[in-house]
Amino acid sequence: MTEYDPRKAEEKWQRKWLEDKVFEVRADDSRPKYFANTPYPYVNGFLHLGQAVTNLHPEIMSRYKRMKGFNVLFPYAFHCTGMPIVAAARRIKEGEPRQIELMKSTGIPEEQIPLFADENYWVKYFPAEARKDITRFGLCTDWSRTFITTSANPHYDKFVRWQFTRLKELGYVRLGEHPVVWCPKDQTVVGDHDRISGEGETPSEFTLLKFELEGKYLLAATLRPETVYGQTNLWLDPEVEYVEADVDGETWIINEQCAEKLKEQKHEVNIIGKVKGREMIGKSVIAPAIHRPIPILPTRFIDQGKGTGIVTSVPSDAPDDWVALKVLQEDKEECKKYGLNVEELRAIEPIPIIITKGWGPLPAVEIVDKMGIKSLEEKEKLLKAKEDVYKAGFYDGIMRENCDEFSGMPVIRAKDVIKEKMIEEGEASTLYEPSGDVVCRCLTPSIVKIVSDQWFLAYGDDEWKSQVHECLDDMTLYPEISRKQFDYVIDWLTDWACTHHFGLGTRLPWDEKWVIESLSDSTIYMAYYTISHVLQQLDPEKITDEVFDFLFKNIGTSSEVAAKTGIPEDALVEMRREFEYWYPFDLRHSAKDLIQNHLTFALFSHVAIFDRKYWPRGYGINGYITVREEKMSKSLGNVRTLRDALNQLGADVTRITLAQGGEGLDDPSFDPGFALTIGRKLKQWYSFATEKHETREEWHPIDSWFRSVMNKSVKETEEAMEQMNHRTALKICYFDLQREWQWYLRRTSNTPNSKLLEDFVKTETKLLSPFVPHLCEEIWEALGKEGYISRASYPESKAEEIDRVAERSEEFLKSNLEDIREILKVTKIVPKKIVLYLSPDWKNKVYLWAIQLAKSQDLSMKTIMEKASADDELKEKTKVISQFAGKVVKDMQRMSSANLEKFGNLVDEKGYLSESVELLKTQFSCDVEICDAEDESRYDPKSKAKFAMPWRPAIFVE
RNA sequence: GCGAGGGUAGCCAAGACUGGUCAAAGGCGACAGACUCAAGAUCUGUUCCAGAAGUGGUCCCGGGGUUCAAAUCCUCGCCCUCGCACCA
Repeated sequence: MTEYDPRKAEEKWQRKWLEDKVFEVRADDSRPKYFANTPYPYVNGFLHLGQAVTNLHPEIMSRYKRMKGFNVLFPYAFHCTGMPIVAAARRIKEGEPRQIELMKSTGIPEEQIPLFADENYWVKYFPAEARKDITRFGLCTDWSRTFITTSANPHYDKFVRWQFTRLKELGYVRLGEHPVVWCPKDQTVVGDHDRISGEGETPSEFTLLKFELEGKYLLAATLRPETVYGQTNLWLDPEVEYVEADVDGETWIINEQCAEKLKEQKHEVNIIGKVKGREMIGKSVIAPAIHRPIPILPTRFIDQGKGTGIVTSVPSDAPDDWVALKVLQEDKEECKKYGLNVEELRAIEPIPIIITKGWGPLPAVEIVDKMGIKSLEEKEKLLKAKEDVYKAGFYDGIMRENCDEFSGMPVIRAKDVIKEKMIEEGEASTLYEPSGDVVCRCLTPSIVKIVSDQWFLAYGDDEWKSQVHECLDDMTLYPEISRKQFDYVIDWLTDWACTHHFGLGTRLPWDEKWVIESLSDSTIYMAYYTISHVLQQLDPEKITDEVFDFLFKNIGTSSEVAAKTGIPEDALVEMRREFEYWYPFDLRHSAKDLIQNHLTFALFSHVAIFDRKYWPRGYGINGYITVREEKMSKSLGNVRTLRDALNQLGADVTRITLAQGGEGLDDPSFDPGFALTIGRKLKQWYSFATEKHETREEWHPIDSWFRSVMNKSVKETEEAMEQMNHRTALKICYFDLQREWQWYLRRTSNTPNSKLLEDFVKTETKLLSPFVPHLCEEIWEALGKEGYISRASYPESKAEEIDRVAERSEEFLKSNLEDIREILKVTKIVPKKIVLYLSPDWKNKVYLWAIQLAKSQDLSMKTIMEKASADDELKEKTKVISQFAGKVVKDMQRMSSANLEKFGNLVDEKGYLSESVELLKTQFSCDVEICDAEDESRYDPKSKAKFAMPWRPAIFVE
């Protein structure tokens, strides 16, 4: 017996596939094509299991389709565009310990780490490493078409430039304004990867309220403009020196930081003076919207880093304001210090403005009481209180009768309308702040800048959207259930900022100071795969827009373009042929996080640039991988690389473990325990498939049964494969079919029919080969088969070999076994003798009548007894018949039509059981007798025989 | 809050669209038996409760409903996951 060595076999077949160019494919009009692909990975590290599982599904599909006779293209490339690599390289250069530690932990030798200070090194290193891993994973990749992105690949660079030029001509690339998180010191955008803290924070919009004071305005920032109707006072920090600034022609009083921010947000700002907070305490200002005078009161709890340093006070709905007010009202000394009139101050009461289900008129007062908050020092409690009140008020609240024309309006709507109105009337403005504190790598707190010459892809364009919907409507989605999500995203998308100042990538053709952003340069590159093997060999200088116009839009002729560009005409013809043959792609498969950006962006670009016949045909989606029930993520520190898995388990085991981890949108789980078991089972399959077995030539009824089961299995596997339900497919073609085979072996006393054995080994190996191709190639070779199993034809289910009678008969036998076992278990009898009494003919007759009647919905005691008394043979026994019929009628009434069909076809119970009596004897190690229930000579000491009925012989055990 | 997907036995997970052989597939784990000097592997069986006869009881997040019949359909509620973007 030869032991299967996965390591050796996997290397061997990967080498042979490469040498024989098994997966290197070219256009071939004599064969139907299938083009599958998967988003190229971003190469700032080694591939992890999440990417592996995402790549594996289209890989399995590709192998399956190849066996179904398709010419299959499954290419692979690498994404280098964007900021993370640049940022990481910079960190290495600066010797940042965290980054260096990260590199070490992924397995980069320490002495090599300095090389990564150069961003170009990443772009060389990781694609090469990823390619090794992908090859070792056994993917059927056509490497002749691989490439990297960015200007480091001048050919691809030309392609992206063409794409953007065309999009701009179509009017889909537009100039606009856009708020970004910005470092005032570095004067740059602060991307997530450039932050010390504040990852994920984005610009959010505050309303700036104007409070008039002697012809000048004090400005207060708020996120809840709708609460202006509840304003009772204004808060100032007496110790802070505010500035007077000329802003767009008005005089504003704000803090200095705010003045700086406003300068970046399209305001004309000139500081003209300073004013101490203390000087303004006690004065009255006219509040916006309500146009009432309210007093300026002191507090020390204003975060000067946010907003203007001045805060409006709404004690009814803002817990902070209520607590601050209460504290001040009770602090006589503080009042004295600022010369405040205590009586007037104490007269200030919160004003109810929002009606919220489940809350009283003053939610802030209510929650502060409930939580027992006494001071502004209790920051955590206040935060929670604020959150609760805000959530309830914002989503469920309705504006009270004292809110002008907004009375009765839901808060969720009123917020925007009130804001708009105040801005319109010159009572308010806007200010952007990061949604949370963001600190740039240079340690400067970030602000928000409004960039005004930002380029956008106009994904908000309604006409464009409707075309994308049309495209989606014609696509196949795996699983179909993801369609709603796509439709939602298409509608929800707005214009996308598609250029950046920094990062790797392609420069915007008409404005070279911009680099095309990384999600925007990767929307139609699947078309690039069709031509890259030829294009990448050309002189990039010669690749002009006309070339792509010709290849993808069929503009001009090959000779014209050749003459104009100096590119050999046959290369152009070849590329055009490849594109026409392969495009559109049939399947693009990705994890679900790309639904709301990349996958949908790709649809937009396709409908804009390509003719309808080249629009995408199919998308596949999978969930996020979990390892031991934990979501795999950097923050959990449980990221497993593909390389580790391959080293530990080998390719086939990694593949099958991932494939059976889950399907559809569910998060697949990587189960190391399963990996261990399946590894042994696969070796066993190799041994079984390649060893000699004792067989026989003659054909037995049980052979028909297994052949039938196998055919059904092939059919069902195929159905699951077509739906990309790989887990289901594996269950059917491997776990279930193997179990059936075990049963078959028992039924044949380990002597299978030789032809059937051969057929089973061949079929099972083929069915498994998309999942574990190396093992299957090795078996294929050991069996002496020609060529590669990767190119062999998929098994076909033969309708004429499906034998329902054989299957029903075997089921009948199995149910007898189960019944006997059950009896033995309950009675704890160790059997010496088992007797099976078969249903008499008259019961069969009545049973079948009942089924007929049930099918025609006409079954009742009455109808069935009428039939019995009309029957010559049965009319004598109406008494026993009525007893039996009572039970039958009850059973049948709750039978599904499928079961009526199934049980309506009786099998030859006696014949089948008699043939199988040896099995029963060995199974229970005792004597087994089969007789007719009404045979006079039967052995029936406990009078069990009378319980016999069709499908359920009576059983006696002693 | 909005959008999407979910909640099934010790765990993972089918079933739900199309109600009925559904006490509910399969995998993992656990237990028992066979094989073995032994362990492992493998094979066989058991794995909601009760049971000396193939049965009965309870059951699919919780409440209510429709139906001869509900894990499945309707309704109300609770809970979980993901997304809500300017970027990989």
